[in-house]
Amino acid sequence: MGIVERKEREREEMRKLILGAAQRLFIANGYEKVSIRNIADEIEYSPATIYLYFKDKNELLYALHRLGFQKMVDEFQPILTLTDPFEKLVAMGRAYIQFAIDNPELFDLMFIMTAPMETLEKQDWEEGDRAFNLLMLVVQECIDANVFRKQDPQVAAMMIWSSIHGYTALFLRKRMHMFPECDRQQIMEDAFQLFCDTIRRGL
Amino acid sequence: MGIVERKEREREEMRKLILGAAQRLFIANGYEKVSIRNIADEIEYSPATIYLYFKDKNELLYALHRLGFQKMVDEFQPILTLTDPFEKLVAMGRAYIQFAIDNPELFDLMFIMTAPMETLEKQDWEEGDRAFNLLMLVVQECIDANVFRKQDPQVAAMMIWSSIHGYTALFLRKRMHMFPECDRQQIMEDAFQLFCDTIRRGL
DNA sequence: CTTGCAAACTAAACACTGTTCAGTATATTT
DNA sequence: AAATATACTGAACAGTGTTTAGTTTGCAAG
Repeated sequence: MGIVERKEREREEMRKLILGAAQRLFIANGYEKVSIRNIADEIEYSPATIYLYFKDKNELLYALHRLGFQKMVDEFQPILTLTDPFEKLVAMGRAYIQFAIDNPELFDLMFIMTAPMETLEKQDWEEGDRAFNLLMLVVQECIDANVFRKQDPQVAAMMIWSSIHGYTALFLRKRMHMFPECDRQQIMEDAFQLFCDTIRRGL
Repeated sequence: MGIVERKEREREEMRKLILGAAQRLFIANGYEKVSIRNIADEIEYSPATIYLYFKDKNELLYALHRLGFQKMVDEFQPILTLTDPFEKLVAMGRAYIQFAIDNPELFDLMFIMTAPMETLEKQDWEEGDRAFNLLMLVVQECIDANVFRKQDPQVAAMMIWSSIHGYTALFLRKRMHMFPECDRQQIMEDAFQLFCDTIRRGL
């Protein structure tokens, strides 16, 4: 009776094979230049096969976006051991920006592209919810430690996330092209540092 | 000798005809669902004709993106008459967010999509540069009025722009879908208000 | 061991996309 | 009136996501 379980295992492995190939191509060439046919070629199957494992391209991108969150969570793990809540918050912000720079395509998929979001029903972006709750927790710690004023941690977390996200979004989508290339990253770092100082004083 | 001038005028009119049709379709259906063929159909010309007036689709999108900036500048005009520099800054931030909500497709083109940026050479995003300089000016006014500390206005402006931009980027690209739809705009407004209060105190 | 069935897979097609190019029609100049 | 330049287009190319009909393969029951 282990046959049905083996089949399920094989099905899961096939999904992973597809996702692995997709991720490789995606990271190497960027979203716009990776087609279902490319992925099919890479794993030496017909394009139609992919549709036996994923409803459509958006669902595949959503699965890939989940892998991105796994990777991000892994990288954030060491930060969570920091004891000082404000230091922790700053380190998280820095890591978020660094993740975007190091994994531009993956980050795009996770936080900028609309395609992967098209698959989910209204109001259930699990990955985003978990990540945001984590941020809210750290903000609450900062409030408890009297680093920040007493306030709604949800609103404060949203404010912080947006601010940090802004750098990455502008940078990745080439909206810092009024600055010479060599300066861009420095301006970003300086602005991030300024943001940290500002909320330290004013939030 | 007026013929060459008439020709030039006709050429300019044709460009406007194309851009007008493109803008209409674009705003109505969103970028992803507007093709060169759609635009050609709309103005009752062949698709190939469009390529006599625009190098490629990206150049057309770039032209459209410029129109967006014109519209935004127009809407910002009344704000620039405000005398209190901090009030001016807050009003600009609010207007930026409102513009994004009211013109999601246009805003996307101006600040999120990569396609229109693909046309320009490195380091010459004129529209962005002008807009950023305007922001820097107001930040400098805030510094001069002792609302903000003495500091590099470029870095401060970058920090503010990123923070404001963050809301719009997350909102438009459906990254607030962990919140119920009815709450999203409120959270955004609260977070924006919190940001204003925070920089008022801490920047 | 063979038959029957279900699951896995694919070739080919459909309806699109951006873009190019040879060829035609129109307008201007000689 | 002939030659030339300009404006425009039909048709094609090479690609896209996706669907469907049909084939191959692996397993189960008779």
